[in-house]
Amino acid sequence: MLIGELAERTGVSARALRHYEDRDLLVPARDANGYRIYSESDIPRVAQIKAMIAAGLGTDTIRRYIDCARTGDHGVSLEMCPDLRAELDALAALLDSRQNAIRETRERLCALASDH
Amino acid sequence: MLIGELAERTGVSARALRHYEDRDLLVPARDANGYRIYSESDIPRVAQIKAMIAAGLGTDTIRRYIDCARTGDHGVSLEMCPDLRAELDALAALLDSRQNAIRETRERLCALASDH
DNA sequence: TTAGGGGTTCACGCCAGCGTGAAGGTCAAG
DNA sequence: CTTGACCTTCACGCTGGCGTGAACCCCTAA
Repeated sequence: MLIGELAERTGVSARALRHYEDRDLLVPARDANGYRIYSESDIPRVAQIKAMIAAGLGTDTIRRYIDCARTGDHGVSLEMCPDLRAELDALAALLDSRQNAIRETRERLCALASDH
Repeated sequence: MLIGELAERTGVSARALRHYEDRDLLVPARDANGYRIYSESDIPRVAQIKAMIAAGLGTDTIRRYIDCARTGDHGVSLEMCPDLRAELDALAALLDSRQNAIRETRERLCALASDH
């Protein structure tokens, strides 16, 4: 399928899909006229990427994840994964601390409201 | 105290402190020569701002928080606070969803590792 | 007087994930 | 042949929180 159709079926803009290609997240084949050709199996891939973007992961991290996953499919080595795992842990920890900070701020707000 | 001393004592760069002033988060008095003059009480203020920045809050939101807090001190109205509270809730919810997405990704990573 | 270590105001750079034209090729339908 | 809906490649804009000079003033000590 062409980029427009994939965009429509995934809810991700065509611009974003081209961006993913720039970042080597999803590199489609090309037709004779230069058009990008995607397959059905690219739909779940896009969903994956979309979810990871929403999770706050950078494209670079996602690309490493994809590489790791492909390597995994072929049953080869998983040597890059530990770094990745650590990165996800670090990110999760960061989100934790942010949530705590926000909670504290919110509590201070409540304190102000009930104080006087 | 001057900006350099406050920077050193708070661990926030002088550049950042000037940025806070641009954003009306912390507006110091000025000496005859134009130097910014901060007071001791600005130290905890900076700590506050620093924490809220780390929490992922935007300077605009922080400024509204500060205005609200001042208003609270003087016992006047708290009419701007509901919006703020809602904003903090929304942000916290966003962090929640991101954490879930990261957790899922991490689980998929584990699945890959144990799959084969 | 000179150096040095404060301070000041611009104003551009950076990262990230796209949005948004601009300018033009492709292709099927009327 | 023309319209119009697709597609292509630049390439600048935007948001945010600063970093990093540049060019210049202020004050003190040697």
